[in-house]
Amino acid sequence: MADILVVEDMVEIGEMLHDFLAAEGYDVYHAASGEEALEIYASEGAKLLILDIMLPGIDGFSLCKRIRQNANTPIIIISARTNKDDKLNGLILGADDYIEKPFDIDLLIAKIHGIMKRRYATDEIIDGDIRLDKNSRKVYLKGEEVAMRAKEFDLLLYMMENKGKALKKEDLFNKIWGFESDSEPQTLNVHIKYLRDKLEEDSKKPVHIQTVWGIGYRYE
Amino acid sequence: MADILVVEDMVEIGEMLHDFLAAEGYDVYHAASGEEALEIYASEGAKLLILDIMLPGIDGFSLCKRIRQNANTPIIIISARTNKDDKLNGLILGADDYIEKPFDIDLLIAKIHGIMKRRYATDEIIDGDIRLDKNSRKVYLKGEEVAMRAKEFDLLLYMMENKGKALKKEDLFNKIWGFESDSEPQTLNVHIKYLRDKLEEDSKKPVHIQTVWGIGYRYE
DNA sequence: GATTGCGGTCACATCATTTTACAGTTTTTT
DNA sequence: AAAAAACTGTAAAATGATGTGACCGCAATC
Repeated sequence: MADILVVEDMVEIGEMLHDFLAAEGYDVYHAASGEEALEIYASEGAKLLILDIMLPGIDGFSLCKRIRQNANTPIIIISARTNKDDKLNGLILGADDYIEKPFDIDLLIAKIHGIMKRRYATDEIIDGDIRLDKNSRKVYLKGEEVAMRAKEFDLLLYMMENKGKALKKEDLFNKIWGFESDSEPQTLNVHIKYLRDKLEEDSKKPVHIQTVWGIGYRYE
Repeated sequence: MADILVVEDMVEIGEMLHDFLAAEGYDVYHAASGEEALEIYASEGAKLLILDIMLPGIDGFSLCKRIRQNANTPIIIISARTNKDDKLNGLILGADDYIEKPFDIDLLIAKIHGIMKRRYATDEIIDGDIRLDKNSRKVYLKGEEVAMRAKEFDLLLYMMENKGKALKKEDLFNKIWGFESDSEPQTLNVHIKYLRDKLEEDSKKPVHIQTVWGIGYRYE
């Protein structure tokens, strides 16, 4: 899922927004029309929409309404229009905020940070059955808490943060145990086993923590 | 008593406000008319009113007046009108703030936080059986006062303010004892034990102050 | 000047975690 | 198919963190 979907038909503005937001660390998609926006939203999803009201084809209001119909994705509306009706309309339709063109990029970024924090303030990583809470250092499997020891937690966290990547044993070891550690690399195996015992249905046929033969392990 | 009573005849705006404020952790009631507002206010009470001036039936001004007659409940007035009379009127009638439609939800939330903090600065943290009063530095367990020494109090306060988080021993120590302190980190253990002795039914099986092995402690 | 109590330290018991060693198993290579 | 390499399982040992009670010194209080 993308972080932010910018819907803006004026290419320069769209690109500028993209650059600024990407610089803030967000994963940004850019749609130049309502149709394209719906397409991207359907295929990629988005955590936040930045929406220009005046669009060719499907206009911003309709788009806002349609997206709000089946998801409560937060929306920030941008518009050059100045009459009050738009503002009201936008807010009533469920937009979380309204900003006028020409807009202050810092204000927009501040608003985005605010919304993202309010809505997605989660130090959680969720993946299927498994939920990991960085704050409390608790891990849940199908809603049930699974007690994790410090190293197990760190290892799982690192693997989930790098979901899908094949991680070299050496790298994993350095990440969790630190460079200076003079423990045997064998230790890693044992901890992988512990994790599998706790998280896999059948630890003989691991689904989440897979072995990449000759390399290391991969979480998926 | 409810935290906030929203008086707004436009259902969409009322609901939107409700959702946002509830997300901020407030207990929100919503009245769609002046009459309903008075009813809810009489039966439930409220710490803060958010009041749309333009209402069917009893209008906002009258409502404001009537509520201010026998209570100094803070009131934030919302209005689409822009002429100055309203603002003056509203403020004279005792409203604590005035905000124009279309309003910036972040601004409104900021104002609410401010008023709540100024007016109802409780200086209390309540969590289940345990109540902690920052002002008097007293702690109550099931209503009974439990004598706490300075360091114990500071430690408990910090842990309760970070409820649910796994707090590193090092961080805890720096917070309570300060960076320069050259006391032994072991001291922390001892104080944790003191707290458990005072607060836990069975200090062998702590419910509130949990050990996070290899990391530190967690209050929950 | 004696008393009291808090905050800190220490030593040791206890316990959870991590490591190790080694045997067993699977996979890959020859 | 046999050999080699890589991985897994297991239990015991080592390590290190935590819990606990006793004790000490200082400062406030009487």
